[in-house]
Amino acid sequence: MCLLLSRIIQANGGSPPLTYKKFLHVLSVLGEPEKPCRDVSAEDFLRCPTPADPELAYGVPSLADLGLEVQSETPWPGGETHALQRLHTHFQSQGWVSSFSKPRTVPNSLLPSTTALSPYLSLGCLSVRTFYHRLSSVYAQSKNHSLPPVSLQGQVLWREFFYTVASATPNFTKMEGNPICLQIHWYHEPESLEKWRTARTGFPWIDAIMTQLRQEGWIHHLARHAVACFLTRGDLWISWEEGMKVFEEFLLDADYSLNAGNWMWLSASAFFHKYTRIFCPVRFGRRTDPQGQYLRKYLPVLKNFPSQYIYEPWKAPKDVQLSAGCIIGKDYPCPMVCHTEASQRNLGLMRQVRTEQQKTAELTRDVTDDPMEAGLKRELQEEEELLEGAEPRSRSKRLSGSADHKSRPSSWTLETVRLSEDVT
DNA sequence: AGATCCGTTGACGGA
DNA sequence: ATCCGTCAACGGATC
Repeated sequence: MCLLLSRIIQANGGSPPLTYKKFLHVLSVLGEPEKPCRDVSAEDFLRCPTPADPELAYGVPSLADLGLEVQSETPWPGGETHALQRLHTHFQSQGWVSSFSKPRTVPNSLLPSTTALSPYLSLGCLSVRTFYHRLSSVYAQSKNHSLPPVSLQGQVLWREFFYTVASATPNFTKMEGNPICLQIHWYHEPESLEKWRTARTGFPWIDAIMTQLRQEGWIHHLARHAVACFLTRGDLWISWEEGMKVFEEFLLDADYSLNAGNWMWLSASAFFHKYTRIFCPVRFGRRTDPQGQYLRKYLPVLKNFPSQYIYEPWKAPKDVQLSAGCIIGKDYPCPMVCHTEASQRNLGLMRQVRTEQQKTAELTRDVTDDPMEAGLKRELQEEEELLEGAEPRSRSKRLSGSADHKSRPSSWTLETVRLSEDVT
């Protein structure tokens, strides 16, 4: 794997490809990944049953020993046997595998609408090569199949994409000192962060997702989008690093590279730039689950609300709240922000950050031409900003001399890395 | 250099 | 239900 990442980077001219398309191009030059040394079948694993008492057999401490609450049921029983069974179940439906298109899967179905193999991949229960080559054999039998980025194969290539970039980017899980990350002066608001973290934002769609995350350790990718956008550029304007840490804590599939990469993506800090596309915490979930079954499952306090109000229960008249047995502001929190106002304000902040970044980039370019003149320009610009009286909190931090992403700092090195060992 | 292309998954309204 | 065009508030990569 390490070898592969460095080969990709080498084939791309010494730096990691920063777009998925470019990444795919490099892969097409390098050819297919190796097969696993032996293709293990589900039957093989049926011959290797788990001992009746694993604790006794392996001396593994129980959850209770570790002081953790024992949950009677988990949707994610561990081990390769379960992983291969899950793989097998999904791959039985050739049509589903071949026509898979990620954006069309549903974030709030009661059972995962995707393979949900990520915990098994990230914990090493399932070999990604096994997955890849099983998939190839299904593709080989079908007349036509979907393609990256939306296809099932595309999903696992996203994983490799983020591994590649992460392996060659300093400070990949941080904003500061991260040359591909937009530098933003996020708000420091621990109380707001805590409301988001503990599913008390007052937006049922957001709180249900955060509840599923905390209870079960897995949420659909689009659900991750919803809560990530809400925390960062959409509503709360809190750093993606904070969200990343919470995901790291609760996600069974938490992965160094993918977690950071996707948080940068969603916060429009890197990879993704159409920051005007903001998820609405009311409408986004309602689109695919108008009855709010998902909300009723994870937020039982709201389960008796009529569908009309369940995504925005604060709009329900008092008598509706009474008969639903849930008073907003008492039994369930009021929305912590006005989404329309917050998202508009944040849109403005984001535009400001990018305008400033451009200015800084121009100045940096000037420095190479004529340092004296550029210095003067910089002074003038700073004066101008002072006169404008920009609100300090909303001003982006200056990139310390490396605003132009093309001119990377000299400390930029290709660490070819033990990362992939950490995460697979 | 400047135009052009295009990107995994928005929201909305209409067919 | 699902598909599609529009909106227009984008930026980077590419030629």
